[in-house]
Amino acid sequence: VIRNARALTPDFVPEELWHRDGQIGALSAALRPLVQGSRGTHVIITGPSGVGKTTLARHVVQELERKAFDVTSGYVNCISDSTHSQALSALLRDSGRGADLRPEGTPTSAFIDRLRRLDSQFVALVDEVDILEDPLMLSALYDVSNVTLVLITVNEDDLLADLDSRVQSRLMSAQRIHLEKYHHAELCDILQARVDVGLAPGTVSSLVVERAADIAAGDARTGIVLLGRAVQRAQDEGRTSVTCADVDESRESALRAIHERNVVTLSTHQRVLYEILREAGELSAHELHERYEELAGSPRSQRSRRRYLRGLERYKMIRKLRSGGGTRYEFRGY
DNA sequence: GATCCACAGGAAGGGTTGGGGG
DNA sequence: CCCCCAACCCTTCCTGTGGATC
Repeated sequence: VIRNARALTPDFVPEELWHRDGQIGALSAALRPLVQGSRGTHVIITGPSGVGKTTLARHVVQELERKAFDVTSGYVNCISDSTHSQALSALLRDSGRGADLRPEGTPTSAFIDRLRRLDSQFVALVDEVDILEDPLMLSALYDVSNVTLVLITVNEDDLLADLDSRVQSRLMSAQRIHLEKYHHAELCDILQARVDVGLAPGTVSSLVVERAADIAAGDARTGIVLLGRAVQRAQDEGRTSVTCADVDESRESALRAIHERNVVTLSTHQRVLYEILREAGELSAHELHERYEELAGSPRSQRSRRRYLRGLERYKMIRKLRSGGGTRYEFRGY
């Protein structure tokens, strides 16, 4: 039944991107100078989740590396590598140029030096860039003359908010590429393409694809995960074709998996706070702290908890409400 | 309006970790 | 082998804010 399981995962970068011709063109144009060995135009890619921001960036950069000799690229997702040095280290590691530098303890200047000494142009793909704890990293990368930045974020305002004014003003000249949610028919094309690559013919009918697209509502990641789960379900029950019921039944677990895909990166205490809020939905700061103290073995100080909560907020897992009547924390549902 | 309270978040400092140099 | 360094984590201390109360 399954020919290429990767095709039904959100990380898969397909050979061909559907319905993003304009954006592919815009990004390619911004990076075109790299072919001639000069720096490209910095780019900020925005759009809601599941519209293919990361896939677009990786796809275009892969094509570019195929065409040009002296282009290296690195990818980092700031959700898993959110500090200055973690992110730089991850970028270099991904590009294959930094395996010998460990992420902790190495001065950030060493990573930057390494980039500066590259004898090629470097494309830095920085995903979920608004999560970055220290926007100094962007300043540092800016100052390296052979680095072209491709920043990916849901909302440009979140990104610009806590950047220092110098970087902010430089980002003003960056090229903006915005991706909208897919229309139903577009999403069907995308899901169908994944199915064609990933599964044996006849496993998934077009009706099933449409059902998944319906539920996903313009979000390709949801659609892909949903189909993946539905296939799994059918397979577990010994069937070789997937039904609409499989899709419907997989809905909850798929949505939850997507919402919680970042939970593994949480520290123990952060997870305690996260779980408390997931159970309760919404709590006042006082109640939250009280429950935390009951539940946590060797509870951390209030100051540390606030830091954890700030992290959860950045991950968009919770929301903090400060309108009158004290602070309340709210779980961001799915 | 003064004061109190709860809470946010910045700054400073100590402890830990792990590689590199003397 | 020991010490230093850099990042990181946690704590303490502190200032600021906004609502509640007198």
